[in-house]
Amino acid sequence: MVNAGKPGPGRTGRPRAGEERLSRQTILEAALRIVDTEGIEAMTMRRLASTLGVNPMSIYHHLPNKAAVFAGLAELVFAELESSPPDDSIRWQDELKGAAAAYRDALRAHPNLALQVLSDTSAVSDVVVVTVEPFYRALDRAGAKPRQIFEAVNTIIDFIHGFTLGEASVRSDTFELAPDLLTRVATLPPGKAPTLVRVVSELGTEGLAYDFNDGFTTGIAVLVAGIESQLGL
Amino acid sequence: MVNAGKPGPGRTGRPRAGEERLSRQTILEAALRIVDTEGIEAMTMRRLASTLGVNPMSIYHHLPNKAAVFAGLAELVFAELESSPPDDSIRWQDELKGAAAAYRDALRAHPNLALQVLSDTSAVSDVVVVTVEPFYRALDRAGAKPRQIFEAVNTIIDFIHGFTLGEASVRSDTFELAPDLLTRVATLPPGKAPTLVRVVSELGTEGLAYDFNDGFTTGIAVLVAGIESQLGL
DNA sequence: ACAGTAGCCATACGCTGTATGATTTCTGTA
DNA sequence: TACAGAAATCATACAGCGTATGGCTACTGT
Repeated sequence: MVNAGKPGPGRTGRPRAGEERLSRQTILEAALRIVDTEGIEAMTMRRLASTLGVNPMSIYHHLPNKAAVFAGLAELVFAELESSPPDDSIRWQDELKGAAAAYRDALRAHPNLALQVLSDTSAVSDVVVVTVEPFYRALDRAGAKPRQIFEAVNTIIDFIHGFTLGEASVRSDTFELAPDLLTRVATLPPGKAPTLVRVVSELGTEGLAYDFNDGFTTGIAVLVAGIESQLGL
Repeated sequence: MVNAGKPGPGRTGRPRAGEERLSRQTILEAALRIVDTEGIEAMTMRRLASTLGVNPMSIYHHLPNKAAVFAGLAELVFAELESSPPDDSIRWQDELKGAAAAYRDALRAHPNLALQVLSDTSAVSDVVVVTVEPFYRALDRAGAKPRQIFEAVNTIIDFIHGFTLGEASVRSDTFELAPDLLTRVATLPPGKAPTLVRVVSELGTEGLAYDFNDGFTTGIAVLVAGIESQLGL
């Protein structure tokens, strides 16, 4: 933060040698903080400049436009993904599950940014490539053929993206689906969705809270089981 | 379209009895056409009003704000989803695959809207509930328990959402991943992702184009196989 | 007949991203 | 050491955005 929150006019011209200067890095860090604490719609160029204590137009010397700022943030998110080192002592199934959990955690660390990250392919493409290595490693170890690996990884990644999307648009880790889902299902046009109505009502008699962590684990387990079965193991 | 494209000032006051009037429906239809043909960022309130030949503020008499317009569009998308009637003569696995294909098709029909639909939970929640009935029916027929059905459907839906997200941010049905992916993988920091590099290079020697339809079918097949295996069938 | 309201339009406000250009200082070459 | 050019900042300005406010007219119910 160079001169944060300052309202008055600043000196014009290039800053002197020793003086603190703007940089792509500090800009992106400030932007990430805004997104994390105030939400994505609060991240305007003027707001960003103001927290940096800088004129809005100064940012454009380091990043070409607002889209580039978000693209940079998407990079940051994936750069934070810590891939565990190869470990042949565990089952490939568990290596796969671990990679999935790590990938999800990276996306989940900045929920306000999730939607932006998931939809900005231009930014993701360059960095995301490396992040799939653990998935490839595990499936290669499982003896899958290149095409099988490719398709399986795509499927897992797509599931994680969809799951994260749902998770990011709610709030907490667990939320009560009982009143919400039950009443909504109850007020459905009578004959519209009989199976749904019956199954949900039976669900209501047992546990009723939905836990995202459980949901994720279960989903990945289904995928791994499916891959296993298709590999004929 | 009441008075499309008209630039000059319009008569003030309430329209006479027989006269064509604005309605929520016609507004949403016009909005959908704009989104489909010019992209989501072209859908501004002023642009929408202009194609309706109407003052921007007139729209607010039928919809409270722009978010409500998009929510209405999300509704439209799901309303177009045509669920096939119950058919016990086919395997439940195939019923599941058919439901997945139909759900995907509904999202895919308006690619420019996909991201909006997927992220707008407030709009989706009411209408999406009914759309999962076919999934519930198939899994119920398979003999799954309520909790299993619930989790399995969530997993499938999440996959479809993630897949659609990826599909919507590209363009055509198939795109050449060969030059793109290969060169990007080739220019990776040497030791960074050895498995990925090797597997992709082996992939390059056989087929190189990625087909979204194949990718979807494969992904759903993996999921169904996983569900099957977890049900112990 | 008349009150109330539904449905339209005009104007205006504060906000956005960013194009243009001035100003100052650093950097590389002579 | 002198100086040209580039680098990094700021000031101003513009077109476009969503929408709050309020005025006008014609319908509707009593």
